[in-house]
Amino acid sequence: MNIISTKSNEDKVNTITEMCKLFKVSARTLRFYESKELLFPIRRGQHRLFTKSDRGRMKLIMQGKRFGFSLEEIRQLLNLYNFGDHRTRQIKQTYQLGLKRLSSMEQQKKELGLAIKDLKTQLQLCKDLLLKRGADSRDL
Amino acid sequence: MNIISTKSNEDKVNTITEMCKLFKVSARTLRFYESKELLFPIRRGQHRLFTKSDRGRMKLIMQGKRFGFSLEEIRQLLNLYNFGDHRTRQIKQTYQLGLKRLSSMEQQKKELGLAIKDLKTQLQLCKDLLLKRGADSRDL
DNA sequence: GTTATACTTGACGTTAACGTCAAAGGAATA
DNA sequence: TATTCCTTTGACGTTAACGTCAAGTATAAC
Repeated sequence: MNIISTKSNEDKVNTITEMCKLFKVSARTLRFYESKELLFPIRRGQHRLFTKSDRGRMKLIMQGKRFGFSLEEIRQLLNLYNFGDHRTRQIKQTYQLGLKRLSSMEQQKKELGLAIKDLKTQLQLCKDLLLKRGADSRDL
Repeated sequence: MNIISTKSNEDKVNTITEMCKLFKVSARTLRFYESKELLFPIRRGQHRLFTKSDRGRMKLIMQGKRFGFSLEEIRQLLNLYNFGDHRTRQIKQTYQLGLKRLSSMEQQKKELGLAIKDLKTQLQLCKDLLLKRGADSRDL
């Protein structure tokens, strides 16, 4: 416990294999993301060290992918989480992009709700048929 | 209005270009989907004719893609909407798959809700910074 | 009859998002 | 010192989901 590193998990850095386990991705993937400027690990000699910022970015990347966004779309939004570093003009742009992304995600959530409803209906029809055909209800 | 085709839009068939406009996709895409057994247009001579069933399937395909499912994942579920045609054993399988898909979609909806919440927070922080830097609030 | 139009089947090209493999460098351990 | 281990940089391979282009057919329009 020294004076400088009270914020231990703030300053913590991870090797590439640690990151792999943390996010269940391959090392190739992490290097690929760096080459695409989605991550910016620092270097100790040859090796990469991933900082808290990289961990935050990775979380957002995985999230974005889950919702069907491309890496390029994700990259553009990542700046929203580092805006302190940038010029006002660029922050404005990122902010605008964020608003669009937000509305797109809200739209997607609506549609998802409808699709879920449809699917439920269809599953019920399917279940009815199976029961009428004499299926054991404990199987379903 | 003849006796047979009272269900005019039930029996309606579409040419490939009509389908293209209907779903805003290319003809190549429709043929590709047929080759992957997601669509089953009938043939008048050489030409394809897309039926109501194909239109229903296309709706589901577009929906599935929107939510990030692969064409193969989508294909497997499409049978849920034609179950009359199949053997009980296969319907059961499709039904089970449908249940899994449902829970996956519900999970996705949850996560989407959280992500939306995060994004809103971040946008607010971003907005605050911009205002503090003297941005005109009418721009945002 | 020929020209235009819509459609067909191949076949090869493209992009995103990685996977895989080879060769090499440094640190640690035996 | 030798060997092992982690990591690095290239470079080429792969898969999904189409795009693009060429060559041919069939029906409709003039």
